[in-house]
Amino acid sequence: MARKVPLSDDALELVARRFAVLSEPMRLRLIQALFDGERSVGELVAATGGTQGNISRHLQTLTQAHVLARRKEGLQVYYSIPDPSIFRLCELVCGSLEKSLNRQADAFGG
Amino acid sequence: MARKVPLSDDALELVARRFAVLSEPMRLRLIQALFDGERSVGELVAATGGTQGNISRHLQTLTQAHVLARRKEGLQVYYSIPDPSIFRLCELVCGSLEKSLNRQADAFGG
DNA sequence: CAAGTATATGCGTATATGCGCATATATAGT
DNA sequence: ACTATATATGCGCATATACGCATATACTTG
Repeated sequence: MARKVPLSDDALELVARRFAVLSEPMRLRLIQALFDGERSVGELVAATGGTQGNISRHLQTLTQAHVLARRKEGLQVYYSIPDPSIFRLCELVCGSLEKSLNRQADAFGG
Repeated sequence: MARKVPLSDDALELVARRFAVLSEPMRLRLIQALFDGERSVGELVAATGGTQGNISRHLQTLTQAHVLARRKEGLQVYYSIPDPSIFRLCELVCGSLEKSLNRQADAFGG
């Protein structure tokens, strides 16, 4: 199942777009705020400290990319993480970054 | 080891930047071309079909982000993938995308 | 030192996108 | 129907960045 064949141009664009969706700090903060379960827009606004309009847009971006799921209930809209593979993604990147940072720390500290 | 504490703003910026580096199709193509081992800039230009200047810039971006390693030998410069976690990253995203695409295909095909 | 080859970089342009602000839409309560 | 609340969206601005083009730099060879 190892991917030996190069991905097509279309596939590469999709993968790139997926990464692009995750390349904004505010969106990562939203994802982080949803780690424990679904939250309403208002709760996410409060949790992230962003403006309501901006948060709503980011949530739209994440939902269109199928990174988040949307559920409407009365006045509120609840967002959640439907695909747990996001967790592994973040773990991988964080782990890789820790290595880099430790290397940099070594360069400074000894 | 599960990450329960929210990442700091600085950490989020770093993670976001990491994803941003991977959010360009041409850079993904370069990474893909390096799956089998190190290549010179000229080989990568030929493999990807990009212009020399553009490829050189992307390689610089990837190297500064520690996604690629750089080794100079005479006139040529050889690039390679030092951290195999990139492979897992790509596998994760590809797998997640396949699910999405299959779901879309189901919606059309039956 | 001159010419050739491989790679890097300065510059201008076109495009994408994050943000703030105001406003529109949807639903609930009176 | 009117008001209030929660969420979404149109618009403009500022910024980032990918690309092409030309040129600079680094190294090799004669």
